[in-house]
Amino acid sequence: MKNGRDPERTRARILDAATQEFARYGLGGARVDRIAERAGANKRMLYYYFGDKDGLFLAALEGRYAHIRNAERSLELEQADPRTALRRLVEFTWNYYLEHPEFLTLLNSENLHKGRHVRSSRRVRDLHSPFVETLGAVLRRGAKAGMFRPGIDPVQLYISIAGEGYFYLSNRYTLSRIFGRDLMAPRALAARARHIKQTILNSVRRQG
Amino acid sequence: MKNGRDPERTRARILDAATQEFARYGLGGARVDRIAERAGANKRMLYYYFGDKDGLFLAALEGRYAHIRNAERSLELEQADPRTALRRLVEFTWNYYLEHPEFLTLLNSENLHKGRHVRSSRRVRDLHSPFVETLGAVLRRGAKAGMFRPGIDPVQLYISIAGEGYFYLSNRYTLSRIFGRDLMAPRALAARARHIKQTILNSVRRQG
Amino acid sequence: MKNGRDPERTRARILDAATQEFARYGLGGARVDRIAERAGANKRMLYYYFGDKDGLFLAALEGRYAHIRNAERSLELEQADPRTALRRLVEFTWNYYLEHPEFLTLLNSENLHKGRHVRSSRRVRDLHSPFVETLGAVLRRGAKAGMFRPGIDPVQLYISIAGEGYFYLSNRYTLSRIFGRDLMAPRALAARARHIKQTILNSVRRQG
Amino acid sequence: MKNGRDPERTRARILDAATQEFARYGLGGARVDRIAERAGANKRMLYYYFGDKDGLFLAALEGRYAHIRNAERSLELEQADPRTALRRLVEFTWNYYLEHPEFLTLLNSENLHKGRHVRSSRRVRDLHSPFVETLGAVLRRGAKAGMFRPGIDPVQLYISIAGEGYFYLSNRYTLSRIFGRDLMAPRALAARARHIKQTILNSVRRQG
DNA sequence: GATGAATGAGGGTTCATTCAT
DNA sequence: GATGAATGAACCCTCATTCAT
Repeated sequence: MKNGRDPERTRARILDAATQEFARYGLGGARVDRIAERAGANKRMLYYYFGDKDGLFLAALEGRYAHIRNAERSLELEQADPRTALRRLVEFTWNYYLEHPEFLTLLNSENLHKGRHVRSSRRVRDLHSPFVETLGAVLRRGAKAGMFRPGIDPVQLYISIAGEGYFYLSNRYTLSRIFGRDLMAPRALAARARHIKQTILNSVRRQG
Repeated sequence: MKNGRDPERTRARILDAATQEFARYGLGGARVDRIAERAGANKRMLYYYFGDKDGLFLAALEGRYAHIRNAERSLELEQADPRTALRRLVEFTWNYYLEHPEFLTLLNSENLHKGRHVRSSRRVRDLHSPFVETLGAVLRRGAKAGMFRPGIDPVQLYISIAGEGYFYLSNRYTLSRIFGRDLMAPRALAARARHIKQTILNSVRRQG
Repeated sequence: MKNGRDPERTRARILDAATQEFARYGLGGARVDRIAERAGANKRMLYYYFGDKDGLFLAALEGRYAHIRNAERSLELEQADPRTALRRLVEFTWNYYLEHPEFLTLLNSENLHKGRHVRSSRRVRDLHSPFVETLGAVLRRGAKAGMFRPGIDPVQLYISIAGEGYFYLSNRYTLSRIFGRDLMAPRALAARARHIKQTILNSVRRQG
Repeated sequence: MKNGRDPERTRARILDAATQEFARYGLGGARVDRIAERAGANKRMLYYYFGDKDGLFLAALEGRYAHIRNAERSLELEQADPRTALRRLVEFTWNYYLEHPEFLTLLNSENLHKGRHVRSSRRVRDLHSPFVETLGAVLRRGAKAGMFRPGIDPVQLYISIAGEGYFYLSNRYTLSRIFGRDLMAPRALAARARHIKQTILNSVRRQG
């Protein structure tokens, strides 16, 4: 009994293989043949399930978005003390990027293509509004408690939290080269984590 | 008399066209034919001057690195008051990324390819050591004057300065979509500039 | 219904076309487009079945080796009287080269490339050991019967049998020119056949 | 003072480089750029002196023909005892091919192209008629002296002398592979030389 | 006699996709 | 649901040759 005859799993295997391939080579550099081979599926099946290469890319992207947002939900930021909640989010974001580098390259690819896949995806948009809500609530609670400056825009803050880690990790090859350091050495990674936490927490603090 | 017989300009036209093409489509998506056409040169000339597509890509990358580092030098950070110097660098970096989006996509491409072009380029490395030196000197002066925390790593700080703008601009398509805002609206851009300046200057301040 | 849907025949048509093309123009001069066209196949199919141009060349070469060795087997040298067996082999070899000039140019090409395709082909090697065995047995039988000199090396002898015809036919254009004779005229061919037979049979004879 | 300004030497360097290149890669595989580079000459000069690639190939071929025929003349076959003369020619031919493998590949290339360069070369033809004359005279003297069979065709004999060595050396790569022996080992070469001498001398002997 | 720059046609190969079964 | 065979456009690159100086 070969691979066939379990549609759900076939679809999943294809999607996994595609995610890896797109992450590694980008949308343009990804090869449909390699995806099919890695998935142990017939090439025709990619088209059967996902329409075409772009459809497959969008599915991979949606999958990864869903995954990170889902993981974020389990942080339970709503219940925690605002400062703790924020620190937890910062740590989570850094660790997630570190452990899921494929997410970064997927996003880079999508932006190289001016977001043309994500543009028409309702699923992607729907995934995010609750998240902004949650972070906004944390900031309001913190402000009310006198810990945080009032009026902080959750979107600006989130882009900082993400950007501080994203740029470091996504551009690690060029940065390691131009600064003559191995940015992926364990010690360097720990230093970056500390630096980010400090920077972010400092930035929301009430001014002295 | 067609285009020919001015090697310097032919080379430059090709390099310009290549930079645009690589910036727009990435290394894999760039088309050698399009570059030649846009440069008004014979396709063969690309190979004559740059060896192959990768050689051309590296040349484009080196060109853009040289350009930004050169512009940075004209900031004359050495002379200025530390706080002013830092603010100037933050503003410059943001504005440079904003006005030269091709630099961002070029770097993304290079990192997608694990930095394999930059790795063997002495030119790229040599361009950067003086810059780190300069920023380090600013930080030391600021610390001595009691304005900045002592012991700040110039590399960590620079990655933050860059990352805060880079991520916002490089990922503007996906971020605009997931947050349901046009991140490129003038007002949004101005807000981001303010946010970055505040975050960075806050992060170096002596603790109150 | 076009050509498709008979993989065996498609493959065979490509191999035939390739053999002709390689024979006529050599490995370097052969054109993949022409092969595809002559085979009535899509160019992509050459790569589907044979990997690349070199793979196709090796397949053509192996095919021709198999063909001649196969034809040789039907001479049934084992049963015949040694002198008859040898004469039969000499005649066969000459006639085969005459009727299959593509075999000669194929071999020349392979040797121009220092045997790099054949080197890694088990199939080619396996085809030949039985043949040397057979010829060796004929020589031993002839020696025992007092017809042939003892101790003749079958490899040396075979290279002579082949070389006497090969050089004449393979170099017929230059030889015709420098000797001012049409070496392919029927009378000339017959004379060469006689000459070779005499030379070879003489060379194995017991010394008087 | 670069290479220039000595037309004779420039021409000679180009011709040498071309001979090596054609010998190594064949006519089709030879690269005009490589020839120019190896000759330390500007590419344009090849065209200035030899017209085009084919003209250069013909010049190389003529050069090698002149070389071997010239060397042959120094054997002074006319004066020697017929048997000695023949043995000397056989040895010379084998050694020449062994020491000048480029001659073999040049001839193979020309024959792959159906002798189209040599066809229109008077020089090539003129070089050879004296040689056939000389060999014919040796055979007549030998026949008159009762050593050789009468009526031997000098062209047939010469093709045998050449072919016995040519095939062995020109096809050494394929033959080594199919017979599982290194045909270029010193011992193997010596054995072949003996075998050829014996075969040829036997073939002209008066029948016992 | 000599040079570096330029040309256009075509080289082998690979691509995403679809057909027939 | 699944398969191997087939397609045509286009990919990067290289060729022998010629132009302007």
